[in-house]
Amino acid sequence: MQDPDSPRGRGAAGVPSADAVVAARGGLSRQRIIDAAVQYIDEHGLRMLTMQRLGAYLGVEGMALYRYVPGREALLDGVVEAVVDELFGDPDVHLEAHAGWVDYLQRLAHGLRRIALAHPEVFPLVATRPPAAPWVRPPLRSLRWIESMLRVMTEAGFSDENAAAVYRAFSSFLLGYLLLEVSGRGVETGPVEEPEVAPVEDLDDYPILERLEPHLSVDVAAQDFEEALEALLDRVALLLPRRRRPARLTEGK
Amino acid sequence: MQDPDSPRGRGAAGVPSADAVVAARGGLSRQRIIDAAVQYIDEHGLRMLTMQRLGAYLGVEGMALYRYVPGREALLDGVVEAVVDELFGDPDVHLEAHAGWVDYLQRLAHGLRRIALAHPEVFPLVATRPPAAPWVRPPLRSLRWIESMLRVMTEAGFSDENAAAVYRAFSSFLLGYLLLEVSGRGVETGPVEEPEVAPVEDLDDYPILERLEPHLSVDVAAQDFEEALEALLDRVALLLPRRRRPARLTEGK
DNA sequence: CGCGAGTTGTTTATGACGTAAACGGCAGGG
DNA sequence: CCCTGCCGTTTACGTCATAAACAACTCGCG
Repeated sequence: MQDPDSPRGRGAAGVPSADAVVAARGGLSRQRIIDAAVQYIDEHGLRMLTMQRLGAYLGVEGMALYRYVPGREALLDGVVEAVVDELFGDPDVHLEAHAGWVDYLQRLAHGLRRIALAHPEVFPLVATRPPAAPWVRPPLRSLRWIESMLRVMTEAGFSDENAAAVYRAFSSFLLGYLLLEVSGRGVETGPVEEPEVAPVEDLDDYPILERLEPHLSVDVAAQDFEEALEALLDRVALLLPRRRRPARLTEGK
Repeated sequence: MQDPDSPRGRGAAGVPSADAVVAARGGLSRQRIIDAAVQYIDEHGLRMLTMQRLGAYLGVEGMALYRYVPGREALLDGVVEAVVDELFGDPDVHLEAHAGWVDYLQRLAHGLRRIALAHPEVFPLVATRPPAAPWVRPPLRSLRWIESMLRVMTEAGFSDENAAAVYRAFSSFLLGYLLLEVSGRGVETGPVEEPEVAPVEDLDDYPILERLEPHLSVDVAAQDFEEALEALLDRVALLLPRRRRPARLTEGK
């Protein structure tokens, strides 16, 4: 409270506390704060992110963040946006140079899945947060995505109506599937690291579940994802005039 | 703080404050608290649920809840469980008396969708919360569901492996789709009722999006759901030995 | 060089929240 | 009638988001 040693003003904490993993080289900025938030959430989970902790993480007092970000909610919006926009920087995706709409959708799907798995703690925010354009259903966060995808589809010969239907089906599948896949991982674990190691609940009441356990606990998420994606693409292809349909889908990547 | 009028002990607040919508007839109980929580979330949204407010809602001080519920997290677990278990009380579902696995899955899907739409604010919890059996992927909350579904599928002639695959695909689709559909609705709105009425962001940068807006903003969720469900069921049917396959899927309900 | 304004981060303060612990009245068995 | 246990209330504490006041540094202008 009246600590005479406590230095004031910009120079701040002299030696940044050892907790400040991200040392405060240079000043703050909206982007630096958001990037740090993403990293912090990846490392410690969403529920551990508080303004003061994020401040400390940046070698700064929590209140300092408010000069660059209007509040916690806005910060989370920024986090979602940042993660979503990673897709466009991904060299493996490169949506612009695609070989047909099938290739495009596959790149999009795999790219987004990579992002979801890279930030499992952040991803639920993408679906939970109120969307930028609430009137678009389902509500993807990035208008750039939507625009890009609609353009590819219409240029590939889909009617406006069908392009929109494809958008709805594809984004539903993609977001829904990934959200669920990610939420199976260690999401939402409290401050303690898994206090319970799965006490193997009394499965005696669920014989079939017990019998099929090996088939269910195997991590076949990637496989399932591919199959569901293929099925969706097959179905989408039927919306196209017969002549322009790609012959076989199951090839690339 | 030291209000002399404030009565103490059991008899409690004398006249339950006008806010106590659910008058405190009879004592508390775990079930009564959880039911009230579901109702409160439905009415005011998840973020408005605090222990003290829920207490007031029940005509009681917030701390009283702790005698029946270990804490807020446990309360939310109870809420999820309660909502999920509604499915078994739904007379329209009646999963036990079904006409084949297609009928069963359709009832399950529609029943769950009805629940999701009835409790849009609660539903995100279902997918966000750590599951009862973390090793089952995807992590459905209710072991009863899983067991019931696996039994129907195996009895219908699916191999163990295929039954598990169907479970994964079906629950992925169902939870993912509904989660997304529900999150489009007024979920996560702050204390204020939609302060922004969609300022119609400058769509000038997104011409195709603008052109297709009518196709996207139409609320075709129900229609899309049916189509995606049909497609999934068609695909599932292919896993069955030819002879036992239902002839046509697209029929009743 | 010097000074006033803007910038940046710190302090302090407030009210809400989750929750531990202590409290007090009522009930029912001895 | 008193003791014991149940049940809801009070009090208390630590943490959170955030507003407001504050101090030190930077820089442009004379």
